Amino acid sequence: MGKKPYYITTAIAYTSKTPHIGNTYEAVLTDSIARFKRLSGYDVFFLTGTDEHGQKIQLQAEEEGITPKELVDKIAGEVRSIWDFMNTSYDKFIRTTDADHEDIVARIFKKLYDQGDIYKGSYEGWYCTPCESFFTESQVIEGACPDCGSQVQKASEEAYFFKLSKYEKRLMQHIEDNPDFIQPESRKNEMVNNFIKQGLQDLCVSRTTFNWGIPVTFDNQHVIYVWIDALSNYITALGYNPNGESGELFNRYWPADVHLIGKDILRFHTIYWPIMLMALEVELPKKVFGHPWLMVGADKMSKSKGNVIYAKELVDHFGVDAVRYYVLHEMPFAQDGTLTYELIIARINSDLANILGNLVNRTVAMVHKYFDGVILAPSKPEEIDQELIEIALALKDKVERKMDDLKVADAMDEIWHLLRRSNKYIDETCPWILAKDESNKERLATVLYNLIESIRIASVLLSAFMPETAEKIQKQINAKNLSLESLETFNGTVVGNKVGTAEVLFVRIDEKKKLEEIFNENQGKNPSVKQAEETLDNVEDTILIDDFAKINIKVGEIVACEKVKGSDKLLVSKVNIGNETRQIVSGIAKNYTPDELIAKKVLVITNLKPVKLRGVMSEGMLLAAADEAGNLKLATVDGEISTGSIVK
RNA sequence: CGCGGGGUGGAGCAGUCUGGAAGCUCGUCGGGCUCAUAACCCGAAGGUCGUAGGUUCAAAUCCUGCCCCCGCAACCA
Repeated sequence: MGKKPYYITTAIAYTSKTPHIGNTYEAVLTDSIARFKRLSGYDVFFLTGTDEHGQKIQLQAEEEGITPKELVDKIAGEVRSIWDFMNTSYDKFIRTTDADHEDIVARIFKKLYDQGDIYKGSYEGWYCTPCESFFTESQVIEGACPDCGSQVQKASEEAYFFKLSKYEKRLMQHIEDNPDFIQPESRKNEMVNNFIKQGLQDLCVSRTTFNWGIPVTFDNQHVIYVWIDALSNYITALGYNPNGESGELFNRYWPADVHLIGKDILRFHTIYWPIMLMALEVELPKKVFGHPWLMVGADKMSKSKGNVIYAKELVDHFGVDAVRYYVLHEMPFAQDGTLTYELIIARINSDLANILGNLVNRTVAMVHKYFDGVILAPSKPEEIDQELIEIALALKDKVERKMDDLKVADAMDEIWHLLRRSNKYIDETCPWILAKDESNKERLATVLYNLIESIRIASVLLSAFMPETAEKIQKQINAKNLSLESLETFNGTVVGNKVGTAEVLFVRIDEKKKLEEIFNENQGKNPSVKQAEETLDNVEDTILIDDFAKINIKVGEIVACEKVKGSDKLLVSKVNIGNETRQIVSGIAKNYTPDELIAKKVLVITNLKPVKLRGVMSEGMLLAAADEAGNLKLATVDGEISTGSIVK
């Protein structure tokens, strides 16, 4: 029981859609740290899981005609299977629909209520009776509902609130006293300046507008809103008990060493969560790290951009460890990383196939060729060996230091530094020349021993990042000593052992061929996943005339137009379409000024479901052509025709 | 004047806090070698460190103005 505990968590994934590679990155990153800490002798507990409540899920389930539970079971299963094939070594996978989690959260809520940190208040706003919705001061347009235009009244709805303000000073103090609490540091400043210093408003922690959530035990109109539910997972997973003795796991592992989360939810983890814990009189986590995002090209991954990449696709093409390598190594510490197929192929070819794979391959091949696969003692050292040995022996400390700072990519660079040096060592010592002269046999054996030993050292450290590859390497060089301590001396390779067969670890990829293959695959992809998003985008898909007939297009005349307040892209126009005048919002402010639009004849889709954009109602859509550079030109008619004419 | 991040050789990044000869990986070009996956090793070219000022003996680094990109927020019907 001498092992030091180490508790690390990911954020729990929201079960409204399948996680993409960006979300998966978080699990892999956390996994590499967890594995490394285990290697370093810590007693690690690695928690991950899914966040499964909320209105969004309830609505989505309704749309799909299934129960929320069915939806959530399906997606949670997918999340788990992705985490599994990515080889993440989590110790527990928590779901916020787990009975014990729900029970503890309900009791946490009750406790906070009983002690006065949660109080019943009311949500004040402007209420529109026909729309049955609330609006904030800024949404309301001149006392009228932004949706339907009718008068709104000041009204309130009851809700429970959590007294954040009460703990504001204590939180500030904690952040000041623990400079490492929020990582990276730039984010810390953001949190402090943006939110805490502005003064914290009490947080609304219950909802009455939906019921897919954990009920408030003493007020069944309400369900507990996401914060208390989701954040608590970090302690409910360990068997925290708000009303008495907590479980053994909690006593052993809490407080968490690191919460690894996306930078977007840093606020919840560095403000709401610590305050919740203070209110519960539970210790705070030691560190919260908001990792950057993985971008596709220059863009954020999003369904509407159609650029979502899933871990599964990448793994099918490149293999698990190549994908793990890429996301772990190509991610800067505090800046968003980039993923493109070109880049991943480039990294695989140079770093994995050339430098790592080829090094192992040529070394093992030489042991076979010159010594029938037997590793002989390094009986004839020379001065030239020293540099290699020094780098190999320094590696463990270097990697450990980088990992302590969570600089995973830098840690991997250190390993590659040794691999590169090993390749160079082969050129320096020219084993093939030594092999020509029987009298150099001992020297040749020494060179090969040094190489095998360097590879062994690299492989042990590599196991945190690329577990399968590390294992393959260790099999090929027949490594027996795999502990971190065995990296402190340069003699962990067992003399007299036979190496395994030389197998190619990473096949070089023909970039052009692979890109074509991927392109073709994406063309033929079953559109079911994207279908909802891409109805209008995909002009190339043929449709029947009936489909076209569903769209009503009329000639309209813009009679008035102005900018939408607070938006730089939107214009709101009044458009006469013959028998009526419609209000239409369009994202064309970058290309047209309101003045030049007046009296313009335009084409209007008239039967589009109305929506509000930036709080302004839009009852149709102006047709416009857009080029790739983002230039827009409105579609119009060729010559005079009366307003309201039907386009067909 | 909503908040934040960024602009460093063709690409991706480090260096900026704690000023002191511009660094890493990839790519390109030239050479070497043949154990190995056309790989590996060596060498070279290539940068006014976004821009204009300021502080300093000295600025990628500190200060000020400006330009551009991205994210958050909002949102492209």
